[in-house]
Amino acid sequence: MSEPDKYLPDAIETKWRERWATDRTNEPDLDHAVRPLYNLMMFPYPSAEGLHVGNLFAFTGADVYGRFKRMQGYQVFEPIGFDAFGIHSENYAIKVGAHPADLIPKNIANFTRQLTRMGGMFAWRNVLSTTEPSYYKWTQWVFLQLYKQGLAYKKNGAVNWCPSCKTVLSNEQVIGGECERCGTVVEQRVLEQWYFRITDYAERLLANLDDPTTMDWSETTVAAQKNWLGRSEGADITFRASDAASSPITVYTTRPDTLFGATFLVLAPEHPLVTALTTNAQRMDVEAYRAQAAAKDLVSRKVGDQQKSGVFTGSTAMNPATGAQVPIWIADYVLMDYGTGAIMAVPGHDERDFEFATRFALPIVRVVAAVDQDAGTPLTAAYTDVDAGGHMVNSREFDGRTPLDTKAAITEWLASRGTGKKTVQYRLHDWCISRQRYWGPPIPIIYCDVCGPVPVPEEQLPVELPALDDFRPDDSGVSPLARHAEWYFVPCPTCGQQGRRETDVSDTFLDSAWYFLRYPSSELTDRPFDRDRTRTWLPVASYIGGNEHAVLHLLYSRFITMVLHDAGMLDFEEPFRKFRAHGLIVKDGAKMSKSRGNVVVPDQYIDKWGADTFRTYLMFLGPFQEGGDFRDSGISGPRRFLDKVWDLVTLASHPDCRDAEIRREVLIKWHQTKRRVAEEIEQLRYNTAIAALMELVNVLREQNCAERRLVSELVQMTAPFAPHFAEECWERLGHSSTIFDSAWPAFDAALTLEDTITIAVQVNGKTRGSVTVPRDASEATVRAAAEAEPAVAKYLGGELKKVIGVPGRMLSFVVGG
RNA sequence: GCUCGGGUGGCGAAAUGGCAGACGCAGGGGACUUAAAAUCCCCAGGGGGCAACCCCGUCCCGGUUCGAGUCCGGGCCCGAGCACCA
Repeated sequence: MSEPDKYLPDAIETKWRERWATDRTNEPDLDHAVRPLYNLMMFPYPSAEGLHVGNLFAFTGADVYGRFKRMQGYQVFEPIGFDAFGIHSENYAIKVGAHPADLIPKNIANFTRQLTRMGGMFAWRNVLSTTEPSYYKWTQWVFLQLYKQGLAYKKNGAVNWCPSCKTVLSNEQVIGGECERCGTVVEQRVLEQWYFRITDYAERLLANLDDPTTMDWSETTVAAQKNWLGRSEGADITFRASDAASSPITVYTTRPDTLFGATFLVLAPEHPLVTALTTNAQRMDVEAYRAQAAAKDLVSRKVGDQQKSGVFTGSTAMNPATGAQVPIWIADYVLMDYGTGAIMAVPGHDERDFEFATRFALPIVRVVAAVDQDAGTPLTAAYTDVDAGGHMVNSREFDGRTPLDTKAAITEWLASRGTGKKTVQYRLHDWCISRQRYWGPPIPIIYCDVCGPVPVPEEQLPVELPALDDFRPDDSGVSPLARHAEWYFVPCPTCGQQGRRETDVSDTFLDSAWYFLRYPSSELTDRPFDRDRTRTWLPVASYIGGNEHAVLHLLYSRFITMVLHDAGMLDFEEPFRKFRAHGLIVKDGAKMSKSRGNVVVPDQYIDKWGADTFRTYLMFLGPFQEGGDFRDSGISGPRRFLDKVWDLVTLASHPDCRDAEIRREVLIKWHQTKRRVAEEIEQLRYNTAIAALMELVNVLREQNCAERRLVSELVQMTAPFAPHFAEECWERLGHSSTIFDSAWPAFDAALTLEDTITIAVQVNGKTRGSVTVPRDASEATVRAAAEAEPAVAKYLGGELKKVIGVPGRMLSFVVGG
């Protein structure tokens, strides 16, 4: 007698990996899809360390969904690629003394091996890397489209400079005043940089977030984007300077209602009017203060818990409401890059202005009083409530009205006199895209002394990144590419005279802001994306990724898509119809980090348990959208589950196994499970879907049931989680084509209902017993059964006041006495 | 400070306002084994009782309800994001 076949993950996984590759199982026909479904996950940066467990968790979750949808009859396109340009790759290369052009291919090879091994349903034919000239040619093309529309421009201004990475950073890449990549405190520098006019799109970027027909996104991500866009409504108000020669000063405020309480103005130190407003007596102080503010790094400038500082300019301006002359100050708590760079200070009703006024002994006037206060109630702190039922005071004809009311009224009154208007402000800034680094796509612009900046003609793309041995950045604020003379000097495309190339490269986030458009057309060399393919596959049906990109990648991608839509190149303006943010994996209750030494490297677990067990464990350890705690001890559970399924398959595929009558309770559990698992996978509730499968397996084992039809469907339901395993079982059950072309098991709704139900019985809110009755029993029957139950009856002594029944669930008696 | 999440056994976690703790891990007991591993069976929130049973229990305080882990108000703690944004 031969040993029964044991479940050997290694052999099975190798077998199916090879077969999928040979049969091109995972690659849909991109030109002829009847029910296309674009299943996207955020492409990884191919680090030297390899895929970590967080990547694998995210990719597996996305892959489970893709495989499930495929079994529901969709042609699923599940591409993968590598986001290999950028500071991260370059910094690492510098650290280990290598060249990124040598390192990246090795890292990509390693990632490819790992991604294949995890069993992702990847369409490898369409793999892409942002570092390939065939890809970044089109990244440069995207830049040119923005340039053509006037949405790419060069501007001299204060920028975030990372002294360690020696490059500028976008606002989105500065986290709490530190460089997103290396954690170094960012400095302020004044440099000429390329920007994209994303602020022109702020309103649409915000409005679409609330449009459920184009965007079904995780609420946390929507909230983060709204927060970042930072819309606020207020008014621009103009103050005339006392010196008639000076230009008027326009301030932005969200509290025009408090205009009567504006006792001074504050300008940002960089404000262009400062020089003109400064009197000779104050000039030295003002210049000293401006120099000091310019030297401050952004952290100490922006962190607000320190003492306020500032200097008087010597000038005054007229408050348009009171007619009073108010002093004009400069202070670095007012930021040049928000609003108009100038504020009207209302110390009575703004905490920062209160602090400033107190420090410099400036007048504080109350203009809003709370319900139990009047105009004379002293202010010991700024009173900032707007909708707490307060009323205006010291505001002439507006006295007695509510602040909200007054806001609109004063704005109108100012508008009628031409000294103010209603405005909307966004916190979003234009996207600074130039980087003084080597490892990225060169910005395709040529400077000519005759013609000025000239875009590189599209037919001359790509502007290839030259091989450069010394690619290290320096402090000059100029990219290393400037050191390569042969590359740097180039004829002007317009006049043919010698010109110079733009030496900055573009931000990595531009590479990833359009990659989803490229995937379906990745083999086409003559266009970035094919019109028909794009119509078929986009917008993306399901996108899964980390919330750390809520305001970076996801916002930029939306912006670029809108721009291309407006240029008539895309039919849609939102790229991702559905987005779900996955949770984070922690290890033994603590965040994974290199310094803590608790980073989980997946390879060793896959070696030990197999990819299928590892995938199933990752999906079981917690709710996918919340993440969970990775504990080595937990992996054996999912493995035991697969072993049990394997045993059932072995029994069911035995030639002596005959279709048998299935016991009714098993039948019901079977159909209930089919309903539950499909519902839960659709909602990415993988942990409970797996739990439902485990329950079914436990019932089958208790009931000694290895009926072939039923076991086949059980295997189908495990397939998204354990794809190689399921293929092997499926073959052993006698099927010849891939399980992923089989139809997801349907359930019979009538068979999901139990014949008898157990109803809880409560007396005065406490559960005192339960009765088991036929499913369709009337309330009277249930009540009679309940009253006959001794455990219930003994509490029913008093006067019966009420009986509440919830059909199929419970019956509640309310008795008095 | 503001905006999101979250707080349930020893642990990871389940629970359309309706019997809290499904499923799994670790644990205890037993079977098989010369033995161990693997596997199988049983127990398992806390407390009390010989037992049938009883009491307590989802961060805290209050409310709504016949009934609250779930809804409402207030607070505490943890995590994430934003932060002198006028």
